[in-house]
Amino acid sequence: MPPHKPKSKRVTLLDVARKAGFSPSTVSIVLSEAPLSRYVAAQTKERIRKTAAALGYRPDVFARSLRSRRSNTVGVLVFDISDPFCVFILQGIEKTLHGTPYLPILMDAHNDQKRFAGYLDLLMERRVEGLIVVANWLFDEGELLSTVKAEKIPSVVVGRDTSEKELGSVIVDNEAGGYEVMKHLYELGHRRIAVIRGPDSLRDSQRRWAGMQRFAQESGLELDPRKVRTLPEVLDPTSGFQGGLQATEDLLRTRLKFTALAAFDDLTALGAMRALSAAGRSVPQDCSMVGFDDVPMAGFCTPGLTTIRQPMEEMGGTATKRMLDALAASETEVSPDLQLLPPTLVLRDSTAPVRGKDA
Amino acid sequence: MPPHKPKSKRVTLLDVARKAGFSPSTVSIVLSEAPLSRYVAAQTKERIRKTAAALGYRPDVFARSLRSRRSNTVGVLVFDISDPFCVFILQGIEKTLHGTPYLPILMDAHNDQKRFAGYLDLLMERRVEGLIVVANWLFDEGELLSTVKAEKIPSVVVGRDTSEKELGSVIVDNEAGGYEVMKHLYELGHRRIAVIRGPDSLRDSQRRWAGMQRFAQESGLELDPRKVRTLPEVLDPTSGFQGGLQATEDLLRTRLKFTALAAFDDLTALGAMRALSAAGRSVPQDCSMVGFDDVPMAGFCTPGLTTIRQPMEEMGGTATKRMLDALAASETEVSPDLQLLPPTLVLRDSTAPVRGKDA
DNA sequence: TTGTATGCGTTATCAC
DNA sequence: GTGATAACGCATACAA
Repeated sequence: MPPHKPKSKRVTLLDVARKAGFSPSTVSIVLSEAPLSRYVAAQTKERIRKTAAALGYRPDVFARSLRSRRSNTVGVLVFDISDPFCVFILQGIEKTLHGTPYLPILMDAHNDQKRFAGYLDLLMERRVEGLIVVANWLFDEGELLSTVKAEKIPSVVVGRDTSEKELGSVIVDNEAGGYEVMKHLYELGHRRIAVIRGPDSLRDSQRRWAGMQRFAQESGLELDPRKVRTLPEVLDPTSGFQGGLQATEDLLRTRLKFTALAAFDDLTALGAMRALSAAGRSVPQDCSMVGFDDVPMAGFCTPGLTTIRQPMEEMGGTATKRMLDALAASETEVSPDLQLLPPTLVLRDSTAPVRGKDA
Repeated sequence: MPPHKPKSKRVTLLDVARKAGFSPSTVSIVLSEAPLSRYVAAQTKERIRKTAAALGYRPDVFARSLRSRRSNTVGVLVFDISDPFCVFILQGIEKTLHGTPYLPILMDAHNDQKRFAGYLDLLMERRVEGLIVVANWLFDEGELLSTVKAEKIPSVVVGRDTSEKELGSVIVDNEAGGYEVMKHLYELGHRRIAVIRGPDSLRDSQRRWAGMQRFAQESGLELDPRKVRTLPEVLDPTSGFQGGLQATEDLLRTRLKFTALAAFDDLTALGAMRALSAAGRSVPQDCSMVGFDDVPMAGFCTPGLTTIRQPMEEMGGTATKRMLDALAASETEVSPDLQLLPPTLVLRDSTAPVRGKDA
């Protein structure tokens, strides 16, 4: 009969030490693989590890954190987890963190400033060692990110250009994406192209538009200002769809001819497609459509939406790596650079060569 | 000039005690609102709270947890966060937990059993006091949920019927949903209805089908077995779409006539719509379509998808409440009942009355 | 290369 | 009503 195991009492370092016949410190050094463990005899290590395993020893994270002053956690603060855009970023973060000693603590601000501030506070209380903020375009961050900066831990923002706030950030190269949109439509023969821009205040929106204009200039394409619409400033998560729908209805009412439509993002494009459909215009036969983001929906609607893909998982991973690097170097912050990742054109069925009579 | 604040040193309970002129115990009792605080003079409380605030005291969660043996956290283990179905469940959980002393620790298993097991372990190591598992239909849980049960903490599963494993669970009433689907189509005049069932092994699939059959029996509707397809058993997250697409192509090849199609879920319906579109059949004019779940995509595709809504946020909230109740009662587990929440029919544009000649 | 002693900040058990 | 004191489990400086 095996030695009677004390009923449900936790196995501590001391138990292991006694059983293995070494002192608690040696056991601690070995099991936590501290630098000093380099000097411990291989036999000793072996023995300690064996008995620890045999006893089913599990270190107490709280005692460990209390003593070592390290939480082994990082905060992940997302503006709105229901934004499909965020999910892959989160996966990139998770995958990059997996295998490191850091556990992500994820909080969802639900597009609410107060909640964001509250959770940031909570994360600091939990002593996270680093912070990743996952932004989306609807969220009016106000001064919140300054608060983030004020906390003296390595922080990085993904999904929004925060270089002006002296915070490191990782985003897609919106300018290049805008350029690609126009290039693609141009190469399909489109010359009368309508555009639905994002809200004016949005950096992303400005950059994408800049890219479109750059291509237009380089190629001699003319973008008729009367065929350019701008989404209103809003905070409602589904506003992109509604905005795209209304902007397109508006465009249709002008009776100006356009054979293609470049939407601010995928949701806007889906709204636009709804409006076109209601007007009896089919995509891509009567009008080609290009989105931006490549959210899952883009692949599942019919016709499949041609779009500019943001490398979301990679963005999450890159941001995480930057934070981990800062952590490894014991720095107090991530370098406040803006990092641009290249977008990719994803071809689906919503774009087609312009038809003969319009060419 | 205010007293010099010791450079960046943490304010501890002791500091507050000294400053306020009371003992650490009293301060602790007051600030953590322990039962004993009932007996502390109101004045004393006031004074202690004031000085704590003035000093900017924040309790050390690790010391607190170490001593009190409580982590104030609950684990949330999700099979696959990229499943749009999960997100609202998570929001329900988050909202219900907000305001309680419990912090959710969210882990995403990425549809991977090993990762699930690893994260479960990790959560236990972090001493979560309760556990919420968010399941989805693709995940082959194997014996994992038995492992969950083995941990002696209140656990509840949302999104999968686990009553047979003696684990509490919360799901939608699939049978009622299936019934509603058929009822809706029947009331629109449809009599030739094709069905794409979910994978056979899936409980959800069986229940939805049972509901459909019940309505058929009650109403005298005949469901032609030749127009019933079953999705293959798969683990790929996008398989629903592909499955729906192929099943529909298959149905079309038979040349059997159907004026409506009931899909296993929304993604299946979207795949089916793609296939119908490719065959030149339009929805809902040539064929009505009903999905199941009401994921965001259902509202954004064109035509908008009529579907059965799972009250996902409520499911998450209900599961959380059950866990909190068990926690409050210091129970070691959630009652192993299956709880069914009612689905709702959401009318959009993918269903229409059957056309004259088919009526 | 290993052991000893101490304290991290808090709460619980008493005693007053 | 309030205070003294002893843990909680671990990691580290220092001694050996």
